[in-house]
Amino acid sequence: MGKSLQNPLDRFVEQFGIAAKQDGLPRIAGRLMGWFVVHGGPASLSELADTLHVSRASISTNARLLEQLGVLERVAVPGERQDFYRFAENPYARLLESHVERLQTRLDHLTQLMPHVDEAGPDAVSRVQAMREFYDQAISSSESLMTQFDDAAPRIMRAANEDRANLG
Amino acid sequence: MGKSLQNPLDRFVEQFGIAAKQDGLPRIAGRLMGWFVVHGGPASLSELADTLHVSRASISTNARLLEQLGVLERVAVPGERQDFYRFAENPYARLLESHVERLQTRLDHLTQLMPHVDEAGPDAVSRVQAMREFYDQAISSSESLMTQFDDAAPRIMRAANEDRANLG
DNA sequence: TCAAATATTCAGTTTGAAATGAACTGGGAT
DNA sequence: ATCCCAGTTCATTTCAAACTGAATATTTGA
Repeated sequence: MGKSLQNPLDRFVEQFGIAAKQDGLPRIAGRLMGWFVVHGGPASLSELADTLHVSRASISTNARLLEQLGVLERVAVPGERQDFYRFAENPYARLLESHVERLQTRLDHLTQLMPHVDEAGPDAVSRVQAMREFYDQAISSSESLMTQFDDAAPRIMRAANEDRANLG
Repeated sequence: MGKSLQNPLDRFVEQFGIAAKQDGLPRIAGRLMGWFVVHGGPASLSELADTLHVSRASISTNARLLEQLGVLERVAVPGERQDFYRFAENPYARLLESHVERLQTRLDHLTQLMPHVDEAGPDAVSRVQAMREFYDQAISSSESLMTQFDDAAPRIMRAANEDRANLG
């Protein structure tokens, strides 16, 4: 059978699920994230399990994962015992931070390799060095992007952002 | 038993294998890439299958994948019938291109969603718009980084690069 | 303190991708 | 033309991660 791909909102949620897998997140985490981008929340675990048709266990696990990543936040709803989650106000700086951490790990691996790579000849040294430079630049670039989405300093970047092309 | 984690070079190759999985590539593709970063090549398929202890089929498939991504190049070795691969001179621009394509796909999903998201309320519209802006900036940022590693225009960027901090 | 409601953990199952071996294809050399 | 060698493709197996249901823990309210 397969769920209705008709509804554009649902389709988007599924697309996000697929996309999530591509960068190493569980599919359900992606679907959750997609759902919250559209619907915002707050929503309870049971509610989410219901609408996304997955077990409450999976929702619990993946919601906490997204909370960890800064995408979701737990909020209290007055008079309710359940936990509620909602889309974080500005998850983007956090997301970039995770990304930078991954890049940094790779750079570390390359750096640890450096003292031993001369065994493999002088070309090896320059190949590794070139790759280190690539990761270094990639990290700088992402960090710079991070500041643009950092709540702590939004006013400073505002002017610079306004110079860039507006989206439709 | 598990292979020798003792040798720093081999360890690095394995680390690269793990890292590859994190961004959606097969482990063997990562190990191949790691091996070529260190050893450069050219190396034949059988040679690679031997040293990495995997089937020739896997090597074939994954080497072609990496060729597709611009990480490896096929080269002819005079007097040899086998195919040889070597690490591409400058794979970085290509790698970024693939990355940008992935980001662009997500941006497209968000754009397709736009005309329908008002069903979910005004907050939904601004959430989606905010995310679109994030992806748009991320793409711009990666594209700009790309030009720094693009063979076609290395001289133009050289001066700008020299302003940035040098690596140890 | 107990009972009810909810969240988390965990062992087991399912699933899908990755890896393999074997069959197939193609391209030279003899 | 045929044999050989290397690469690719494909059906099958393997394996790791995701997901689930049930058990456990935790929290809240009486």
